[in-house]
Amino acid sequence: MDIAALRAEQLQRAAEVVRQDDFDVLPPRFIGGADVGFEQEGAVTRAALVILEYPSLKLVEHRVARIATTMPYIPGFLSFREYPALLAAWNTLERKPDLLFVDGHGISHPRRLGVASHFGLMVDVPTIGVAKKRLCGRFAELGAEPGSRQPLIDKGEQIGWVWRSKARCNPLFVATGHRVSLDSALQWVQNCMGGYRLPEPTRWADAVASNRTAFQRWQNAL
DNA sequence: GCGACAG
DNA sequence: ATCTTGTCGC
Repeated sequence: MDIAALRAEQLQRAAEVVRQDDFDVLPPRFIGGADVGFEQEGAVTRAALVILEYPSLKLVEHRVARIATTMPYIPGFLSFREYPALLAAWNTLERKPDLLFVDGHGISHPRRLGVASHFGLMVDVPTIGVAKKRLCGRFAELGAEPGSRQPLIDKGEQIGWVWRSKARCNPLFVATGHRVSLDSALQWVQNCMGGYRLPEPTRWADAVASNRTAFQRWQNAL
């Protein structure tokens, strides 16, 4: 792995990211959620993809793919570590989503190519990055009220929104992944909330990926 | 040189 | 990311 080469690739691909709304279907009929985790001390990469129907936000499909891990975690290069498993899961989907929420940053990245942007470009689907922590950029302190938001600024440009989705919870970092504007990205995330800190697509992907109790209960209820 | 650093 | 129960607080 050659970090300098990967950095050059990021700069080249970042120039291809579409930062404006460019949907094939409006409003989206199916919204996806993507999450990646690791097993066996990092040797195995596990990607989960879920599809929810909009606006009911009902889970209609879920897939999990496991592959051998190819790269270590290096801040700023997360997408190269996660996309192989995401692609594997993506190829098993019966229906492709009209819009996809990816766990991680979009253009709110040092070179404007977080995993949401990188993967969105690879499969040419509108994506939104929903991250739980800041990677780069600065923002003014948020109000305590849910709904409070501030632009995330880096090198003089807005690269995302910092948004408090719920009271007494740390804010979310929402940004354009690909083919979705910054304002629309935040709007769609707001449209997919179900009373928790994370939007439903992301939350379900998390649940499926970690096989948590809520998901098991849902599956057994069939 | 010193800190920061998605998952 | 992952290892992991109960517990404090709204």
